[in-house]
Amino acid sequence: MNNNPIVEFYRILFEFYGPQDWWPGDTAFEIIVGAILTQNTNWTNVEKALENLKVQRRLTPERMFQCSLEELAELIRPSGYFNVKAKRLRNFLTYLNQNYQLSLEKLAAQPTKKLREELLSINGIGPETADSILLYAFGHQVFVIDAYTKRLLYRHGLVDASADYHRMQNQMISALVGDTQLYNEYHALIVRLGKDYCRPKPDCDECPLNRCYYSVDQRCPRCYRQTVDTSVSCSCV
DNA sequence: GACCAGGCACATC
DNA sequence: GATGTGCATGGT
Repeated sequence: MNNNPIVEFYRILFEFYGPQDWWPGDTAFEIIVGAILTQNTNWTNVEKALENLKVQRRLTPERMFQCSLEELAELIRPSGYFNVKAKRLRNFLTYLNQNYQLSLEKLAAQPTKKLREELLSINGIGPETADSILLYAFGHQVFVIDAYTKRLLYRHGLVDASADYHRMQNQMISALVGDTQLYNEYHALIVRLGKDYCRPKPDCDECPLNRCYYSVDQRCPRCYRQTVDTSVSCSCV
């Protein structure tokens, strides 16, 4: 038995959900495109955009690079922020073309630190998107911090509200002795937990982490509304 | 009709 | 450095 809650959460989540087989996507390029399209967006909307790209046979670096910005934006419209995201995809492809002749294999072969810095230098790719690409598209060992991970750590009192991305990332890494597969699975399990229990759900009292997922930030454990006055309970319970 | 979803860049103070 | 804002669709 390990007393570190970060290790314990993993054990509980894996036992509860089992392997998640992440990232959803058949190729490294599909994973990269998905990572950009899912920025602040529900995954079901991303799936619609990916399907459009597949149907039009634009889901390879070469074919997408030939696509006009207008056509690309139209294809990814269901994922929201389509004008912004079309430019971000184009920015990535321009970088890939100029530096690696559109070869993802050449890009993936760079050392992790260098590759991360290069991805972050591309306008539209921030820490979470870069780390998702590193881990899930290229198999580099980095831990992805997303909104669910922030909530998990915060609500369990493991970080304070001011903690930034890299502090949380270091916290996860230092607690975990493991390989790329562990990092892959853990982040996927956190997202699964978040999707199941972060939003209003009348039957949310079966959270595998024993409802303590909700305990720190004064949100109602049943309806998820924030109770502004903490001396008064939410009206739904 | 309001709120939310697997961010990020940029402006402003 | 911290905070606010624009970007936009589709599900609940």
